[in-house]
Amino acid sequence: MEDQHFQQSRNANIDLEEELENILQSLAREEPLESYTPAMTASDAVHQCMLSSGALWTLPFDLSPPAISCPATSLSALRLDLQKPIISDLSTAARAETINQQAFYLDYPGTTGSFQHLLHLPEIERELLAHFPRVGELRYESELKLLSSSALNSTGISLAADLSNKERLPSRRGPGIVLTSILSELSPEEGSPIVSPTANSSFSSSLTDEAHADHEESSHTVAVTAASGDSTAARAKRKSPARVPEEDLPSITTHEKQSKTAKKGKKRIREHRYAIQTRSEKDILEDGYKWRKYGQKAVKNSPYPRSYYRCTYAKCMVKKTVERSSQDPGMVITTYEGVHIHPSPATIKNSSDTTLNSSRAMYTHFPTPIKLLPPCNSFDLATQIGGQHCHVP
DNA sequence: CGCTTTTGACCCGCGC
DNA sequence: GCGCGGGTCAAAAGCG
Repeated sequence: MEDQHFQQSRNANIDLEEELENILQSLAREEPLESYTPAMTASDAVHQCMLSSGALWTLPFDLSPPAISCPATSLSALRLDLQKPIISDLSTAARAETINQQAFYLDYPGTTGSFQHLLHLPEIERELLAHFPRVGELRYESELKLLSSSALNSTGISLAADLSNKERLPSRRGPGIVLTSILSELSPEEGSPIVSPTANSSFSSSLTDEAHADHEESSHTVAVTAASGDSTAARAKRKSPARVPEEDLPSITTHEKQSKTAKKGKKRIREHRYAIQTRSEKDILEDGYKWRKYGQKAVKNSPYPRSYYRCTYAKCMVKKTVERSSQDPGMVITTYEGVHIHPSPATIKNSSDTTLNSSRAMYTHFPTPIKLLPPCNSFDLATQIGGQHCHVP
C-alpha cells in the first residue's frame, strides 16, 4: 500500500511541477490564482520544537510584519497557506533571501484550535539561525496549500498589507493561542515597527504595556512607533552604583558622561524584539541558550511577576523577559530582544555529528528539501500523521 | 568556591 | 514637578 502511495506521489510530483509552473506564469500575469491544494509531508523539516519541558514551540520565522504563533497543545499537522506559490518546499523558503516581497502563512491546526502566522521569506533563515539554533532537532509534518489572495481573504486571512486593520486579522485562531511578535528594525529616526496582528484584541494586554501601547498606536502595516526607555547598551555599560548620584561621581569617565549626554533626548531603540507565547507549566522554556536572571518585577494588573534574563555568553547582549499571561495563566510569554552573537550551547553540543561545515552549520542542521506528495484532503493528512484530527478550515 | 537567584533600591521615560 | 511603571543594578543569599 505504501508502494502504491509512493508511486502516486511520484506521478503527482510531475503534475505538481506543471501546476506550479502554471501558477507562476499566472502570477507573472498578475492573474488571480485558483485554489490549489497539493499536500506535502516533511518529516525532516523543522519549524516546531518539542521543548524539554514538554511544551511544543513554534518558531518565529517572520519579521515584518511579524506574527508568531505557538500551539496551545501538541500539533498534529502544519499547513501552509501561500500567498504566492513560489515555495515548493520549505528548504526553498528558508533559503529565499533573494526572493523579495514573498510571504505566506503557516497554519497550525492544533487540538484546541488552529492559528496562523505570516511569513516573509527573506527573513526566515536569518530568524531561524539567529534565535532558534535547535531547529535541526525539530520535526513537523505539513500540508502545503496554495491560495490566491482572494481565497485567503475569503477564509479570513489578511494579507500583509492588510494587517493594519485588526478586524480583518485571522479569525480562526483559538483563544489563548495567539502569539504576537514585536520587532524593531527601523532606523532610530523612524522608531520601531511594531505590529501585533492578533485576532482578539484581548491578547494584546497580555504583552507588556509598552508593546500594547505601540500596538494601539499602530495604524499601518509597518507601524512606526518609538519604543520607550534609554539605550540598553548604554545602561549596560554603566559601572557606577545605580543609587549613587551622578554629581558624587567624579571618577565617572568622560566617555560615560558623553554617552549619558548623547542618550539624553534619544529614545531607546528596541532592537529586534519579539514575543512568543507558549503553553507550559514551566516558566523557563528550553531554547538552547543559557540565561542569567537579573531581575524580577511585579506586573501591573497581573498576579504574575515578570522575570528578566540576559544571555550569559560574553558580550552577547540578548535579553529576554518571561511572564505568565494574566488572562491565561497556562501561557508563558517570553519576549526576546537582540540577536545572539554566538551559536547556542545546545547546538555546539550537537554539532559533532553533522557533516555540514558552512557557517549555517554552526547554528543548525537545516531542513532538507521537502518532497511534494500527491494532493490529498486534510483528513488523509491527519491519518498519515498519526490519526490526530487535522483542522480543516 | 563560583555561579545563579533573589530582592530592594535606583534610573529613566512618560503622562498628568 | 511629581508619581507611576518598566527596566536595571548589585549586594546578599542560595545552591551544587
